[in-house]
Amino acid sequence: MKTTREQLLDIYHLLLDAFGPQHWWPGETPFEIALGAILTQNTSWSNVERAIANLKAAGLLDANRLHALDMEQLETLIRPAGYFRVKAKRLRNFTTWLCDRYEGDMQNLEAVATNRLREELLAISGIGPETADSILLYALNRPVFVVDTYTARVMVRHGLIAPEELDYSRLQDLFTSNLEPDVPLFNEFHALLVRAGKDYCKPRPKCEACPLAPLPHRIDVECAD
DNA sequence: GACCAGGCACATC
DNA sequence: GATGTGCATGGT
Repeated sequence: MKTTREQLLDIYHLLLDAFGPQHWWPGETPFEIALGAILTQNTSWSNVERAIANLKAAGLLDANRLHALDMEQLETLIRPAGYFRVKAKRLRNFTTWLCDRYEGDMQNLEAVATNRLREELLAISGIGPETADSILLYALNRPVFVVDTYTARVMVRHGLIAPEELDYSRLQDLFTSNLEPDVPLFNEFHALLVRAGKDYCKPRPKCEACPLAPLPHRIDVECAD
């Protein structure tokens, strides 16, 4: 019987061999990555790209400038990303925090300890655990494992966690307690799980061609969130 | 036309 | 504490 760590590493290597490096996060600056993390909530990345392109074309990939924009214009620019009224507020909440406490400069976050930063992010309305952890890992290079619905589906299907045990922190703990805190590993692993989820582990999965098909695999388990 | 997408806050019981 | 619902665009 393999250990949990060995099972996780099997999954990681099968996905990496099949898909190759995913080069996450798409985004050029920490601030752009943070905006993307909020905009992609329950939304496909292709829609988020349009919204970010609009912000970029308007020269607004800067916290202080974005913070000064009026809400109606912000809503219009991010409209393609969906939930545009909610997300405009969430972006505003984020820039308020960043501008008021850190002069609108993501570099000023480097001096803050990861746990403290996570708590501050979670205190912002509209930033939940996945968004906070995405910002920590992908924008700020902190060794925090990001989990999402795809991660949940893959882990349930391969029996690493029971469906009734599913909650964010337990799922996250499955990775962090079995793997060394390694930013490049956490980055690639999460991106690969999303890729596998997009291609194969959907609500109605297509498991036959999935790179993980050779592993112990429970087709009878509901591929739930 | 139905389903799905890299969540989260809030209401209600 | 658990469960249900609103939020919205765009691709398949």
